[in-house]
Amino acid sequence: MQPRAHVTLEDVARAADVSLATASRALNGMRVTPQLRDRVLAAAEKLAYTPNAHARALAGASHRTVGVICHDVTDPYFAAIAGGVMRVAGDNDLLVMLASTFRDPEREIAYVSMLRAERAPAILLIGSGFEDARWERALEAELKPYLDGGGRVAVVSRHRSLKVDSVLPENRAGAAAMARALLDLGHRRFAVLSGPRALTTVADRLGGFRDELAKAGVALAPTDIVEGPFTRDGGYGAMSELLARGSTATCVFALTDVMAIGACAALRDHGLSVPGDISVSGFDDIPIVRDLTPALSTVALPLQRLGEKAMELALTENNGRRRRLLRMGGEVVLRGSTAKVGS
Amino acid sequence: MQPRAHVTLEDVARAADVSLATASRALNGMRVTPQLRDRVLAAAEKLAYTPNAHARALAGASHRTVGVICHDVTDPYFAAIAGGVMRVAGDNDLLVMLASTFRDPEREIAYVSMLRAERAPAILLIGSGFEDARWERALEAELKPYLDGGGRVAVVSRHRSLKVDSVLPENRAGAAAMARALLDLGHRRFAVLSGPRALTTVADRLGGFRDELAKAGVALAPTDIVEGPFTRDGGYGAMSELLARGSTATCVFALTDVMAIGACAALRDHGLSVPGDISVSGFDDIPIVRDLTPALSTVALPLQRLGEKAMELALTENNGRRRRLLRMGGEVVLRGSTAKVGS
DNA sequence: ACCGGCCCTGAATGCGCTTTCAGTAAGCGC
DNA sequence: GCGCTTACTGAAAGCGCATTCAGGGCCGGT
Repeated sequence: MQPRAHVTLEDVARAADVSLATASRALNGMRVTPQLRDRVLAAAEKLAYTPNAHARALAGASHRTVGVICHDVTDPYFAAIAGGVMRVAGDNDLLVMLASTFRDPEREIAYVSMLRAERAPAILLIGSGFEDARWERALEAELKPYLDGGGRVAVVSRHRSLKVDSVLPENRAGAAAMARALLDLGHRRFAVLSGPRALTTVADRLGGFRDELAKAGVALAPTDIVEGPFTRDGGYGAMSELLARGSTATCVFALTDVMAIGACAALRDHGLSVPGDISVSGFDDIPIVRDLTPALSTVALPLQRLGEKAMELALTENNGRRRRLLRMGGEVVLRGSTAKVGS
Repeated sequence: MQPRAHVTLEDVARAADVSLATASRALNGMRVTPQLRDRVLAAAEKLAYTPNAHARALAGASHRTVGVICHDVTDPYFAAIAGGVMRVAGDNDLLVMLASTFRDPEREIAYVSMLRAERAPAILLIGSGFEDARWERALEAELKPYLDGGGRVAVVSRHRSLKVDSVLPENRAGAAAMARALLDLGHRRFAVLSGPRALTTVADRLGGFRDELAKAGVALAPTDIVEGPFTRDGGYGAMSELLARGSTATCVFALTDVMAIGACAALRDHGLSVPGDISVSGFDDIPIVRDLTPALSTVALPLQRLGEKAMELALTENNGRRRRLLRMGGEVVLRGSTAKVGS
């Protein structure tokens, strides 16, 4: 038998010798005489029928695929959060569409637009916003009509002007706590490995760290801050740059664990020991840092739970009022990569 | 102005005072008088119009979202491959839908089914198949009609009976090469940390390793093989089990780097040093293993390229003939986690 | 000035499905 | 046995868009 390009409901109905309407009802579990239902189901089975999701969505049936947009799926930070999202989605019998923007704002807008077009019931934005008015307006222009059309949106991390449900990691206070912990270890000369300034996460973490240092009378000079991409290689490069500048810091704070990992590699390659010659700490507590040698000191975020909460927010009604889940995580975890100064 | 739930093309056409057809053509860049086009574009902009992807797909326009199904996005192995897929997809102006089955065969089928329903132009299966006849039949039953309907499918890793384009990592020969390398280091007593037997990848890697050992007259007893999940904790558990059994192996081969990482952690927790007390090697060469201490010896796979190739296969015509990209990677990379025996 | 031909526009059709609406047969009370 | 309710089934409308088919300007050619 030459297979047809697409088996349609009409084919099934014809094979079962019933009407389109009956076939549809039988397949969707509505009230139909058992005998007819069996005929329809058998026909569908035999023809390997798969309903056309587009036609179905167009005809009004809501569909069950939510969209998740993150910056980079290869980054363990996002992977862990996405894992949490998927767990909850799975429990709710939802399919998850994971998109990766690779930190290209344009692409982020494009993905939102396409998810809108797909009429996804919910869109999750994982990862901080950009502090860029033009981008914010564009994103808002996409999201507004989506929300008005009944779409649900939730974000993890701070987006300045988005009036949507948010899960907010304790970036500022966490960084401040880390500053205190590091000060307590006796450090007075610090350096920071930063990510792109335009990210709200960078602003929050850097601000929290610097302000806390300032409270203790320790200044952070502009030259003590090196900016690089939020990647392992970005951390490696930033650390190398710092070394090249002849930094005298006894402790380096990387704004993410991934950067910290790169920094440790750079230090190792330069023959410096961690924490013997220099202490290193990160932020996020991605799973792998426990298995490094030395294990990385960091500010812990409950990554999986961040994702779970975001999905839950998107799944429950908010009555048009923005909800915020604050103070998620932010505990300092001191491991082997930081030591008392001079010890 | 009270926003409508959905702005449709008809709204735009009305606002621009043109026909539906003209509005459609203007939006899709077909020949339309500049003046009319501008009117349409302006109206669309003002109304924040987004075409309904379902209606568009239904009306025949092919859409540009390919599906990628992997076992676990939080696993760096899959993340790296997915990264490659996305790179090529991005170059071709395609959107990528990443799904994670969490190694649930049922869910894998469900995702394929839903991608079929979405009429995705291509489906990529990343991750080895299960050696389970029932599952294979079910998957084939989903894929066959999809392929007949013009869908494109490509897989990374071996699927016993799937007649689709494949990218095949050099699992068997790679494992054999690792066996030789380890033998060359003087090891004679081995243990293997294995994953679920039902995975073809496990069969290939385990088989390649064991056979090569056998060639050298070294036997691998059933008790030298411990099975666990393909996760960090799975590796930790398997290694602990091995230790509890009082293994005398001088070298442990984990079937994946992720398991090897867990194994190293277990060893560390038991006060054993790597490679001093015992050598450890993995498989995959995921990016992080370079940054471990000691760096992990492993069999390198060009993960990103695996993904790129799979996407390329799915994007190019195969004239109905199955193509296979063989011998991808498989180079042994000896780093610090393996040492000469007795040294 | 007239006609053929070209290009652009608009009306209409259909993609595959869900759902309303009307219709028919069966079941019940009287 | 007749009329009415109940329970399914089938015909048909329409979801939003791309596209075909005709029709109507406008051009150049003669």
